[in-house]
Amino acid sequence: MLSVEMYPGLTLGPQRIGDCFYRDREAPAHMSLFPPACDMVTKALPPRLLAPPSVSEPATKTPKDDVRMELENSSLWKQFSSVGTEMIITKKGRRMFPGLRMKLSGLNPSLRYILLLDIVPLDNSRYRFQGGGWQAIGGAEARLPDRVFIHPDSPATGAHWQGRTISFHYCKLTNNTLDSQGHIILHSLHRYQPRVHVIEARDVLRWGGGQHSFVFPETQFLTVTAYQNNKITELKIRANPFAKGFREDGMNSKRQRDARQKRKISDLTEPLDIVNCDPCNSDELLPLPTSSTTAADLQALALASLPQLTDPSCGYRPQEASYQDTLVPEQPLDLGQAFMASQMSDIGISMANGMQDAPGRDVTNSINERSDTMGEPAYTSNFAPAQANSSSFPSAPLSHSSSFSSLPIPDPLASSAPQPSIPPFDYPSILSSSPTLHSSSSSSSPVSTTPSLQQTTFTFPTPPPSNSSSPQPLLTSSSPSANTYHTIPETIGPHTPTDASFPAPSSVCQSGLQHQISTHPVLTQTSQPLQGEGIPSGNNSPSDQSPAAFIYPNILPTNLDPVPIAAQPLFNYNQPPAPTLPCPLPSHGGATSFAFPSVPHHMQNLSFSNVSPSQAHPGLHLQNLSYQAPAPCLAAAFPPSSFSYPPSSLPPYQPSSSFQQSAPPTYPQNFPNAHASACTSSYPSVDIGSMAQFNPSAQYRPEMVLHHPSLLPQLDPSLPSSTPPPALYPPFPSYPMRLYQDPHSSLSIPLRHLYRQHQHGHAHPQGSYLDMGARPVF
DNA sequence: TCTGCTTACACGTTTGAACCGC
DNA sequence: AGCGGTTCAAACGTGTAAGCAG
Repeated sequence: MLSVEMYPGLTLGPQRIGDCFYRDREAPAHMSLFPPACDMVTKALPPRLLAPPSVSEPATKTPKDDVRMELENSSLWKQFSSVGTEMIITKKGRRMFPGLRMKLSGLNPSLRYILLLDIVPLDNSRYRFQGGGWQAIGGAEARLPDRVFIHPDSPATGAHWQGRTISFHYCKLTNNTLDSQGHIILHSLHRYQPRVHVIEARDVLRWGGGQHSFVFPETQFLTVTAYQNNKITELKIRANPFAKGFREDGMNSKRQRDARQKRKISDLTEPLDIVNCDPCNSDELLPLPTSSTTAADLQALALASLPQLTDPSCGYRPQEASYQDTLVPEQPLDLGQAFMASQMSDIGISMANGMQDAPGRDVTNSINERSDTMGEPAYTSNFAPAQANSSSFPSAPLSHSSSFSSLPIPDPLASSAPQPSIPPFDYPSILSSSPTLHSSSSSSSPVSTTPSLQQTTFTFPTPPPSNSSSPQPLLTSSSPSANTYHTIPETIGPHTPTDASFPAPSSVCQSGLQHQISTHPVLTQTSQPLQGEGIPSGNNSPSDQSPAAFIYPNILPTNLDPVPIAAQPLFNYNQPPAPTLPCPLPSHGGATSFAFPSVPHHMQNLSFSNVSPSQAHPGLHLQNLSYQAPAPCLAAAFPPSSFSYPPSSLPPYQPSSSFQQSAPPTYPQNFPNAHASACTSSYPSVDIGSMAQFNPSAQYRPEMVLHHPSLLPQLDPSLPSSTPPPALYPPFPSYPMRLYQDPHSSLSIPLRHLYRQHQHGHAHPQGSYLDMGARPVF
């Protein structure tokens, strides 16, 4: 899994205490996750690894508290998700469609940020399209090296990100496990969830600071090598400009293809008969909704007018709650208008961007936008109604008023409660509606609580909080803004059990955590469940959610592991780092790769073997300090299945939904491990050179790295663990990363000293990848 | 035989170099 | 020589279908 813990490896000097470690597959996860001596270690840690913010800093401080991200083409995504989004993956790499287009707000215009995209599995199941729906047919394949796509514009100022639509259209997906192009490697017939991470780059030389992760449940998709659901095919052809040729009026439409086929046969049988070849005379060019037309043709023709997508071929079952149902109130007309409005909005944005975007990369945004928007209008008429029953996503009632307390929070402590075989997906009200959420990450600004948001967050390895005892207020208000998604900012505990049944951390750790939580204004609510209090029977109660369990298309995954999610308060420059909460971790570990746009070839495919055993949660290995950095694991933050539908009523559908960083509300599943940040873990350091994946001569094999506790060697082992590195920069939760300015690249990362790309890296004008799974050479 | 993957194919879109005129 | 607009072809993106492998 992608874990930002990898970043520590990029840092220089002793600061990189968070060396990645791979937990032994066989080793009990709880052992490493909840070291008994966490408190002692924490105390032993230097107050802060980084210097406090300089006086001049204030002007540039980032309002982390209000970082928001909106999925611009949410409507389109929802269209697809209502049927069961499928993404083609090919050996050479295939772009995603719909593309991820979002708008960011709440960033400090003067600060630089890096945007990352990664895609993590939603569960441990493999799927098959049967009977018009997707069904889990077995366990997922071994996790592949995680790769991250870094937006080509990174790093860019907050003003840059906020001034345009951000698109990850150039990100490609592949099923080639040996891919050397840096594409994101995925398994076919598996379910995935894209995540977008906003990382503050304090300056050109530093990569660190606040991190915000955003997850849009509607962007979940199933990977396929060939489309299984005709509905998806139709939608893609309708909406993707590159597939115009397959539209009814295109030369590559089914009708035309059939005609060509017919001609082909005719030519063979009657070589001299050219009459049929004349398009002008051919009936082929005319719409023939006759009996001769195939069902697909009819379907395509009717798409625009179809009230809904419900069809036996759809991956969802009518009787089951549909995702759309919850999202879209039954207001057919209104919805249609809303959808249209959203499309218009998209178009407007595209136009605006086109006008203001400079040629080059910016153009891509416009292109993407255009691509995404094109065709969308065609669904306007049918979108609204369709949602009602045809959504492939299980509908989960979303509660408008859901608050932290209402969030589904598995009570780890009260494990006595039977865990549903299938972890409920939290489909926060987010889905439902609202586009914008206020980030709760801010300690200062109260955030309206949004109903549960998926707690997916990832965190860079963070230096141990110095004095932190003061957790920052994560959420100020419990007022639910049904329309906004909050993501938990930088909070992921490296050690989060993948299973809800996972043993709770040591009492010491818990107490510490609880204390922190209790002290936290916002956390107080959520902490209750953790303390053994049953989750409010409201909408969020597990039992309530179970019925709404998300079944991709219509199937309940049999082997979904509930993943705890840890939330961590955002780092406040003025305050000590907030305590780290445990984060949910995918059961399967994986190497992580980052794509760096514009990074020199030799640097583009950097790999950090970040693979961890099935249960291993990526974490930081503090060799010298024996300290587990808080929230280091990016990967851990996103549990395989973390969506749950709040049972309550759905908020009105909004074309664009946005997740907002939220903090605390999402602890739920991870609470038990929340203190992980403070826990000590002593994993033996591993010689990278001895690791297969880092051996240039050895071919990467995921299994080869699974048993290595640490992938990154200490840069300066000689330094006393107890000695904090000189504070050169203001403190922030992430490990600093030195970036070299590359005249040719907007994002230059001096990884040469750490890794040398042995692969035949290729420049990716649209973005580059840092392959965490590749084998670095020193 | 079935399922899933790879590949070639045709079509449309995008992009940038070449060309032209001012 | 420089600039701006247009043209054109290669590269790329897309879904389909045939063929292949397990």
